[in-house]
Amino acid sequence: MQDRLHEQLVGGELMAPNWSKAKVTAFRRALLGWYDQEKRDLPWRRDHDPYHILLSETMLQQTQVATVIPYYEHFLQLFPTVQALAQAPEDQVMKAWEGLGYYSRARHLQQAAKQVVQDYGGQFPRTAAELRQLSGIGPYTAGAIASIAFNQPEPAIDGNAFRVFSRLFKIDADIAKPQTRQLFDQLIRQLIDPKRPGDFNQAIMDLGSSYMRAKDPDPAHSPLAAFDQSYLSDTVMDYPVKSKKKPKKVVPYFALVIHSPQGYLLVRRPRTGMLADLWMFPLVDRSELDAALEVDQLVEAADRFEALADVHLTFEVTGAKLVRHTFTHQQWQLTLVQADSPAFDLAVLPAKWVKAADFGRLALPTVQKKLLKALGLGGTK
DNA sequence: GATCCGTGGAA
DNA sequence: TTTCCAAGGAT
Repeated sequence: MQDRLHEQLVGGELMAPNWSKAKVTAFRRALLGWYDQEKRDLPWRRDHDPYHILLSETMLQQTQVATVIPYYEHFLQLFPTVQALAQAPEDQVMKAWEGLGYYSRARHLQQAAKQVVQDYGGQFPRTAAELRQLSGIGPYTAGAIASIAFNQPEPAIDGNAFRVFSRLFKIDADIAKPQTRQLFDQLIRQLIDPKRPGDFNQAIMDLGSSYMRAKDPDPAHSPLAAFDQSYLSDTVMDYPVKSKKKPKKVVPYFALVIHSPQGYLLVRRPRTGMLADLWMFPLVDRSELDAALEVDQLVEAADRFEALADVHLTFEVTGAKLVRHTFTHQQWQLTLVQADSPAFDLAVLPAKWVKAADFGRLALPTVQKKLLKALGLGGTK
């Protein structure tokens, strides 16, 4: 069955998966009937405002619902409209995103708001193709906004949709491969309810987070149990098929804690890459340093700061504290080294002296909060 | 197409 | 402790 389905879909034929029109109708009725009774009451389901949908979908990328809810409410308090977001200071937007992770989402979101205001007069475009052109909006988010806000029959293929449909049809294609998306896209287009595409997509998400969740699913009580080929063949946990990721790399750093009468030296991270735009202690990558010489090389690394003023910094290395922080694809091992310094001019650097009491004003990544805690400088993480 | 980009919860 | 993962997108 799945082989033929795969051949049909990959071959570009748009034949329904062996289902009669009556069965497709029954499928939609079972799904939407359940959704009407059991759908989750979520803040972004109070209306169909495309700005609200964009904000929620962006925050929900790779992030759990329970984590997003308070961020969503707070963000809308600060930036109630797409115009307000477009005009907001970027630092304020980053601060509102602090702790959510994947910080480029925040920058792209504000860029999208500016595009809507400048290119579309503040009115969101209504088609998935146009939405797809906005910054930070990919195929999933475009489909979600088009279907939920504008009632367009577009699939919204997220991890839930991959999991639900791979189980329903026992699809063996590897969902980790980008190419697999088109297979699901063509399948879902045949099943999506043209009268209620937004509800259809959201119903799949609710199902994927309940009866058809990744861990400890309960397919026997799913409203789609009768349509679930993996359940009917007792192979639920074989799906979805997903290849493994490579192991994460360990990266050692020195974290330079430079204290002057004006406070601690924090630098703004580069606009791209890890923890973009956020504020941290300066880091020195020691992965390429010669272990026997690295303390001397640390001093050399500090020269970029010393060159700005007539100062010499002596770092305290013995008894240094080690802080570990794990990201999706790498682990940092941060050795805290401290130095006292006279205050010197930082105007030419994306850096500033910050007193401990003012750390809360800046957008800091979680790893920086860990460092502060290790130093006894507040923070709860 | 492969890799990069955060965080917190759960087993 | 380790691993997986949760409403992806950019490069």
